[in-house]
Amino acid sequence: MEKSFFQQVWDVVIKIPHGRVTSYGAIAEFLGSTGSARMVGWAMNSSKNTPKNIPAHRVVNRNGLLTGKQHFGGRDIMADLLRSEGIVVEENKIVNFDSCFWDPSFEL
DNA sequence: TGATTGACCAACT
DNA sequence: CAGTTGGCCAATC
Repeated sequence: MEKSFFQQVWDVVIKIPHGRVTSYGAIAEFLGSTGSARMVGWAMNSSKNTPKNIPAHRVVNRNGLLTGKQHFGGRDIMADLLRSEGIVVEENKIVNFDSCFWDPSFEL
C-alpha cells in the first residue's frame, strides 16, 4: 500500500521537533514539487480525519505567517500553541521564524 | 462526471 | 511595484 500525498504530509509534520516550525513549500518541495504546497494545506484540513494528531500549528507559509490560524477553530489558537512551544509570534507571524525553521530534507 | 476551490509558491507580465 | 498565471493533488459542488 502506497501512502497518499496527504499521508506523506502528515508523516513529515508529525516528525517536526518540538519548538520548531516549517513551511508548506518546504514539505511540498521535500515531497517532490513546490506546486503541491496547496495540498499540504488540504492535508492539514483533512488532518482531523486521521487518528494521528497533526501539529498543523507548526506549519506556516513561506513568510512565517500564520495563514491557516483561522482553521484552528479559534482566532489565535495557532499563535497560542506556537508561543506555548517557545516560538515568538506577533501579528500572526513568527518573529524568529528563521531561527526555529525546520527543514525536513535537512534533519529528516 | 466535469468544473471549481483550497491553510501555497514562484515566475512572469 | 502589483496583479495574473501556472503548477501540483485531492475534495467538494
